[in-house]
Amino acid sequence: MSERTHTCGALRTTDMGSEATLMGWVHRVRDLGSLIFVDIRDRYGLTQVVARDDEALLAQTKRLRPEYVIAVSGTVERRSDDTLNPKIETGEIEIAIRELTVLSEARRPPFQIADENPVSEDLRLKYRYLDLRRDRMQRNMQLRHRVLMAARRSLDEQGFLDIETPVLAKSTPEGARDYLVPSRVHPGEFFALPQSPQIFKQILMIGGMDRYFQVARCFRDEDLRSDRQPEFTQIDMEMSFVTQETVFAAVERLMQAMFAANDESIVTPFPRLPYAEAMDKYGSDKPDLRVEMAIVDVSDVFAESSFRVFRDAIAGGGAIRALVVPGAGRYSRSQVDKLVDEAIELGATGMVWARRGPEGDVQSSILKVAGADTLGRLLDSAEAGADGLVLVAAGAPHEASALLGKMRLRLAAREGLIDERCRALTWVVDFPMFEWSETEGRHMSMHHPFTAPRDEDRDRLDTDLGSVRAKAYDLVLNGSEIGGGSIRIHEQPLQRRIFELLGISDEDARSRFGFFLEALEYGTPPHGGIALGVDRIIALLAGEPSIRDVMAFPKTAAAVDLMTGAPSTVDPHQLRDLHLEPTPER
RNA sequence: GGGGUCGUAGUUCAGUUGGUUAGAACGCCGGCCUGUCACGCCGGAGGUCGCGAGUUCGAGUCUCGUCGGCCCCGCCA
Repeated sequence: MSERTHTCGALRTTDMGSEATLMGWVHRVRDLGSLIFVDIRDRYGLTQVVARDDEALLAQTKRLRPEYVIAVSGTVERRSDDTLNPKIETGEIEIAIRELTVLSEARRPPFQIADENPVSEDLRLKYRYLDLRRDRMQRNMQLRHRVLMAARRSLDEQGFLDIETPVLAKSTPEGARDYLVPSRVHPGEFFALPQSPQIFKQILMIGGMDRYFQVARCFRDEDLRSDRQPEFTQIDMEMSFVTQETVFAAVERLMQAMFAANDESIVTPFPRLPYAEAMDKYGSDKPDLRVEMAIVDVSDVFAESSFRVFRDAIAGGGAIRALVVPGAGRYSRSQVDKLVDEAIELGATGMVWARRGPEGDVQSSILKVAGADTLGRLLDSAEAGADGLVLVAAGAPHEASALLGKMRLRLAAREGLIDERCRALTWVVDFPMFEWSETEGRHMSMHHPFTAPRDEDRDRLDTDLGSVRAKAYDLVLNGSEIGGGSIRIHEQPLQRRIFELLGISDEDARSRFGFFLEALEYGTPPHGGIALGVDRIIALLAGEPSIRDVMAFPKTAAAVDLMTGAPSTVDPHQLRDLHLEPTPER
């Protein structure tokens, strides 16, 4: 067998007259009797080859079926002007086959490769090797490669060292459920697959590596979503002797490089939005800022109003918040009522609306009880305009905003206010250090327990935990959290104090990460970093709704690999080696 | 753990108030065709209606259970 001379996307008119050998998959056969066209496909493209004039060759070509792997040799010919195909890169040439070899036959595929029609996802996953041949996955895998290579180049240029950390690791404190790996050598003991290389990267800073990155696989044994898989990839970074601003600058430069790999340019620096403001104005810590539609506080309007429900809510420490939906002022009464139903489905006890009618008159679900004056002031204060619908929610400030935040996302999409090409990148900063956990009955770290508090909030660690802000930040793209990080604690006493506040006992802390506390005592540089969700970023760049479509071998929502059948039962001998016993079937 | 939704030919789907032989398109197989490129034309094969019970004279259709895909809530520092 002769060597491949070109890929299926390579030949041009400049190759005219030369001999070429292509290898690839039979994409499509067009059999015209004594003239047969075959499209041969590989990762690089599609080339039309043609069999004619030779009875034996025609007979052989007739036997080709979709997805056979073939080698064809022949002369590159320029197509006549009336048979050019502008739809493919190689459309000005074709190969007149002299020799055809079937390298491998193929069973009839369970779905058509040469077809962009949708195929159910379970079939795609079971036959992933066939799905990967299709244009969509070819494009996505190539995009993923380009983006990751650009990221590695950018980080290398910025002085980061690519360092690998263990996959067989120690269970991290708090956080998600771990995937555990039993130790054969140490009966009853387990490794944990890392949820992130958090402690290792901080120890690399203590180890003087100054700037570290890793394209790291992370594992979390939690339920899946379209943007969550049990194993996923992060660009994990850590930097020494830096402030938050230095981390931001490095990440912004990195993000620019990654977007450039998809021929997109983005503006830096990214805007910064304090957490509290995000929660108030957008009802979310990951606001989609492709559309403004900010939620406003209108408590003032109702503080003295005749509408008791709102007056009481304010008196009880709550707030009245309003969202203007541009264009929704022309909704029919029943459409507006449906919005109220939607709000109730989202868990609201109710939702009030108001707008101006065609004559400038005030219309509202509470017109009679609140009065036209108050509602007129509401419409002015919220800047509803002529065709804006104002939705109003009452309750605890964050809850009122959270409800309107959900309505904001739905209605912005429904009203076509979101530009799909827009890339809204934002830093959300000043996260709270702690949040109260009802289930645990104690404060938990909002980010993780190694996060440093803001200097000016530090003295409130003793008095008012809930108000302490952290040097923690998230990176948000189009309403999706694509990264999160913080400046870490580099002083051992403070770290010890934080564990104490989190209700982690000295003994507990020592046994779980005493090694880390000890490391902090040997000269720790101030440091901080971030982890970026590679799968999510690439899915957004590719315009894919699920990260599964930018991963070669993802798992289903039930955390199963449909192709390999993992997870599966194992041989009893393996269990015995690992000192495990099967539990009785339930 | 909870909720929603889908499961019919190889694939994507349609299938009316429960009623005779379950359809379409694409694909597949065969035939014809020397300029196609989603080739065209003619013909053909192909179904455990996810699985199991139940209701009924009769179930793709209704009920219950179960399995699987997807989406969401909880969960995910």
